[in-house]
Amino acid sequence: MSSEPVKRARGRPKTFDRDHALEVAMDGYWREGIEAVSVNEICRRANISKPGLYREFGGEDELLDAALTRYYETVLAPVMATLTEDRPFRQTLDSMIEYAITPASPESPAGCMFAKMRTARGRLGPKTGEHVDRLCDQGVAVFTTWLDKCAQRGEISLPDSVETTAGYIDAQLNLILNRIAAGENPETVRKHATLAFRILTEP
Amino acid sequence: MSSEPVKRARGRPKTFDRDHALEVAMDGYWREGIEAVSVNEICRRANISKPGLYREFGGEDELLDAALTRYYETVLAPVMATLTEDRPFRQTLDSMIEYAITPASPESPAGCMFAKMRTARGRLGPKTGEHVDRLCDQGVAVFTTWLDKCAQRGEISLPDSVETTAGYIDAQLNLILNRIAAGENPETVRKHATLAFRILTEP
DNA sequence: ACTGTTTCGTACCGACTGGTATCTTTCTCT
DNA sequence: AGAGAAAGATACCAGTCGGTACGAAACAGT
Repeated sequence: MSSEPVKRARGRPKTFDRDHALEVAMDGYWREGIEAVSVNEICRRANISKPGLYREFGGEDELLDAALTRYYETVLAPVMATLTEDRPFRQTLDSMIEYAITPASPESPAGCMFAKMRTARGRLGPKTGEHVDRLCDQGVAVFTTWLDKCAQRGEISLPDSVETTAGYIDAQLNLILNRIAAGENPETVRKHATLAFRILTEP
Repeated sequence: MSSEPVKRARGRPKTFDRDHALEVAMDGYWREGIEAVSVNEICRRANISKPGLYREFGGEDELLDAALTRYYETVLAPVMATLTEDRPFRQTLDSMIEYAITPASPESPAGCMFAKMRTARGRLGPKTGEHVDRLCDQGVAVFTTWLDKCAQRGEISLPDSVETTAGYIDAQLNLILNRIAAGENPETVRKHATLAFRILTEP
């Protein structure tokens, strides 16, 4: 498709590593929480000048927005995709709980950056805030179709309307993620999760 | 007991209204969240000089601690006391949910200041932090004896150990309070609460 | 070599934070 | 009246925040 336009741009070549900056920002927000990491701190950690970061992203709101986009692509989307794989309900649910409680890899932060953004919703900028809202709606929608399918296959008997049940699952998963992020005992959280989801697996 | 020692203190008479300051602080923390209200802002709202506040409380940590003490005495303790009244389980549970979802009075803030302190636990000072921990333990203990009694009367069949179930109730109530504080639809939250507590009321 | 273009980063901005030094005011006791 | 004690509040501290003005630097085209 492209004729390899190696033609360099006009001015001084860009050295700003957008991906690295985003990586550092996402890691900070994820690990320590949105409000606990400042723009200054991200610049320090990424060894980046502040005007450089502002030139690239525009402001804190846009940086958060970009970090959320990245988080969605690398973490959220793959997990949500497992809900469309038509595996048995229990199996899917159990693996979701397992995934929420156990960090994907030892060095990856506990909890979920998106969940932290939801709890900090009120203090986010307009762009990030609306982005979070959209992802929330999307999440519930995915849960809804998942439940619908499982109910049609007779694997579960919904304790309430599909929408309400989907919202319930969403809220409970969020709770789990935030408790894990807060450093609570994973086994305790798992027990409570089992109790919360029992209404789905026992008629 | 006292011989009415009207004897005034040595220096300039104190005009600092501790109760008013605490009232303003508690209202701010409750309504807007702990991290969203600064010491400066409290001084502004209460029409108080900053050194005055620092002379009275010592620092932000101690102010939060005092606000929590006040919140416990005026809000938390009365609610917890209803758990020792030996009313039917369902009745007690329903009134707790109702109380969590509906503000006590129209002008009182939504949600629960204590719940907000729990979610902000990591960013609290040492005194307030440990105070929160103590109240958490105490809360679970109260839930435990409450469940024990109800189980002995045969009103409920515990879905797990008393401790786990008490912890579960604690976590779910906290979730409800934080969702209400976040401005979520009360009816949605109520439906989800009903689902979460169904395992307690249906065998 | 020069011009125009783009990115670079230092060094700053005003606002705010939690906290205090300091001087004044108002009292009691001698 | 004077001394000592306690509380009053202004005006400040260093540090951080999100954000930017601006000159130096590094390139392409001429």
